[in-house]
Amino acid sequence: MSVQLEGRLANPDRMARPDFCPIERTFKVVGTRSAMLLLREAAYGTTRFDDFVRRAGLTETVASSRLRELVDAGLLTKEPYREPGQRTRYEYVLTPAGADLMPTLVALAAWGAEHLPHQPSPSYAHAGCGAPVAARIECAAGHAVTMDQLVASA
Amino acid sequence: MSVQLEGRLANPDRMARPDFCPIERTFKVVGTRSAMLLLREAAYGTTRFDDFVRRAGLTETVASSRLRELVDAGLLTKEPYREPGQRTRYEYVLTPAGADLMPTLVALAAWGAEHLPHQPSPSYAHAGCGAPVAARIECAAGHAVTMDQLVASA
DNA sequence: CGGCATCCTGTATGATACTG
DNA sequence: CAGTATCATACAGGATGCCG
Repeated sequence: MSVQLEGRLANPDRMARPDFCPIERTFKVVGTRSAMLLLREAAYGTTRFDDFVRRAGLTETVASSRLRELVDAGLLTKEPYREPGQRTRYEYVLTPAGADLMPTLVALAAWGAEHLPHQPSPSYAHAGCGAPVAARIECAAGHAVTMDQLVASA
Repeated sequence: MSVQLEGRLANPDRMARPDFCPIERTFKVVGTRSAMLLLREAAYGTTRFDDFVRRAGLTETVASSRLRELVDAGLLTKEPYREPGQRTRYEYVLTPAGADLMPTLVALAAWGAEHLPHQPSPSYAHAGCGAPVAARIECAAGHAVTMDQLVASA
């Protein structure tokens, strides 16, 4: 059984155009290991530079430039805040656009958990029922979509 | 409204360990632009080397080494086939493991289509009803899972 | 057609040291 | 704490040419 979309594209070759494919455009913004790890940390609630560096296991240099890029791209905001009696600090917080990337992160995590088993490994579950989660393709009408039901159009 | 998992992790710092995070492990395998583009083409039904090169817009060198890596990682198979009277050729076909990565590709594509608009851009829809598709997080019990219902455990 | 060999550039990342 | 500056390494990717 091969999983294909053969014949469903009017002109597959047009997909080759560099900035035409949304996958490629997305990869331009978050296609680095460091960006993904920083977004993972932001989703976990990390907001401070030092915590990003330590928890994502990045150097300050990498974390600094990548965080700036993510802020510029609108995935994170850098906001000043001041607790009473403390100096001003900055916190990095996910924007709605950044939060929209979470299905992607979950999809990556679910694939790795299933196909690249490793001990120990964190797993992700539904708080309501405890069942493990995965990403699925669904249409706006709520139907589950399998690969052979997926069509692309320009 | 911030989308966070704050406090849901027993020890966020443990996530920093290099090969502990499934996102990072997955990225080791498919964390390059070329790998994603080749998998996209495989999903579109591309099977021959030359078509991969042209449609993904890669050089032969890159396509060659990346295809080999994807075969070694079990995402593609390289199989000989021979049409009557023709010489033996090879075709690259998605394995079930490779097909399992499709939700990830759709998630990346959906994010780019929404947040990095570009004309023209292909869109993806459900063949059955024509509605656009997106990746959704779902638990094994079939419940839709929102970010704040997502828990991680080691 | 389906590659491999070679050379080259850009960038992602790391290591270390320093600053306000 | 939150970075910047500098140096060094590894790898992705492009360009060109050759081969069975």
